[in-house]
Amino acid sequence: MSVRVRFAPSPTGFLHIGGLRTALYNFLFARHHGGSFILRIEDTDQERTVPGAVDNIIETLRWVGLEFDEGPHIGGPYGPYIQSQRLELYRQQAQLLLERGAAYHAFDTPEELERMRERQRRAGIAPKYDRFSMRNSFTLPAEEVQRLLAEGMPAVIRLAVPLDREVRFTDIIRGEITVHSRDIDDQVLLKSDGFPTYHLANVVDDHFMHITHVIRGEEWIPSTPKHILLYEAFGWEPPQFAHLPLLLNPDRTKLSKRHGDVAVEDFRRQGYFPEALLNFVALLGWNPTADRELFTLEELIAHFELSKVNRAAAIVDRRKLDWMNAQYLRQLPLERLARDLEPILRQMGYPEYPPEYLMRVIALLRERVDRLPEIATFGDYMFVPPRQYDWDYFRAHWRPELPQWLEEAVELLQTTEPFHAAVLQERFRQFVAERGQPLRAIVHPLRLILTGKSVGAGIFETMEVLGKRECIQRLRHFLQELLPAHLEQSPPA
RNA sequence: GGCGCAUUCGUCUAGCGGUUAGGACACCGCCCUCUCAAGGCGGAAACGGGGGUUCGACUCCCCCAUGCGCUACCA
Repeated sequence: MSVRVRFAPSPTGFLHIGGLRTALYNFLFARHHGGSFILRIEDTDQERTVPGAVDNIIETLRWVGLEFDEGPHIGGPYGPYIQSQRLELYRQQAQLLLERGAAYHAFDTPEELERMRERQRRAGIAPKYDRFSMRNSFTLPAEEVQRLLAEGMPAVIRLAVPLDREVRFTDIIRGEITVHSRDIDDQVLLKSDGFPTYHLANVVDDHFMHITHVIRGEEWIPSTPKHILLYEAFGWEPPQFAHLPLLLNPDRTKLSKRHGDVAVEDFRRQGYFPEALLNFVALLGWNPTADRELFTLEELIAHFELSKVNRAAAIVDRRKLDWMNAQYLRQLPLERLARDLEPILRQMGYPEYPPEYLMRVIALLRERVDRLPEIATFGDYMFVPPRQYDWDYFRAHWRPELPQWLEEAVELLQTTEPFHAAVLQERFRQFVAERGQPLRAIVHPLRLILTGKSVGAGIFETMEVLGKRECIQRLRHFLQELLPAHLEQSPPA
């Protein structure tokens, strides 16, 4: 039987990094086994459903490159793939359970349930639906139940959990897990608004969609026994289960917005590469070889093994993501990077440049930043003349002869041909040698004048990319406007 | 409180009875060098505690501690 897995988010907000990893592991597993990767939307809670969340999740997954085989946006043989469109099916299945005595009606109001829990809290016992003291098919005469239902009294359908037995299942990642049925609540299956709860919808859909492996977060372990009981009641073969360890904040708490960015689109906005994000997230809880860190999606697919996924929760370390993204920045083809950089520059209001120029700038600066947008901030001077200058840097390398040298440097630049880094370096080396100075005597002032900053790529390489015309222009402007003004304001000591 | 899951450097991890406990990020030092990076070399840094099993435990079992999750007509 071919593998079929699903990613089943509830549309309550943005896809966060934990959800991304769950989706990725499902995807890797499916692709590794040549199976199907299915998207199913679990919108059975009317209250919490956020408009637009489905499109947002799909778009985000599309951005990272995880393609589904079936889903609400592409269809498939077992749709619809949105649970709110399958209500009749759940209702029928709940009815079936009722007929088999595996489920029952209950009429308790929220207030009555709250009072029950309060009593249990005071008595110091575990809060759990008390089948024998509440208003339901166990405590009410059959005619009464029929009458209430006929009258349209709000009712739910609950799972009749067996009283005394062990419920067990084998988790691919964790091994055998056993829970006693007395610790399992008589879970609501069908709510009074006619919607199913997660538990019912999940089991019914996984069955009818022929899901073979349920790969989901660790927070579902406690409810898996309920699901097992449901499969038994229906007489269905349960799928295999694999519960993934949680992703944590640096303070070991469950991943949350409070501790910084967790939404995938936050990372996207900050200019992280989808490849890097996927690579990073893949290694949180699993690793293919332990002797390297960088893997393509294809390699991840080839190596992926569910049983080798770690059991312990992992902390998301932004610094490693930054490092990894930087690795991609240095390896990705310049054509691609230039294409990605173009809209960023446009958004920042810089003039348009041909892709060839962008590629040269990226090649020049990519080793000095972690993310592509930083090329535009760190290297702003490659797109527009410096707007501010690090005068402390300038002063540190000041000497009285400097203005004269710079005047002569204009001439030197004009006569340099070809305008290449190596040629420039050689000519400036001679230039300073003739004056009995080290190269740095001219390098630092030039850097300040051309870039405004004290840090950056090799200055001769920078000059080459900037071009003769631009270099001379900046140098002249500096000599004629900036330097006199600066000297007047703060004369050198 | 009850139930469940987990526990190797600060972090991500390798290890699957016998290893100087390996790699990566971050950190520190040195080298390279026109600055900053990148890169190279080196360093510091871990098996939560206690019992067993065994000739021998990071590896297997039990207990404890700690952390986390669940405990809804939420998923």
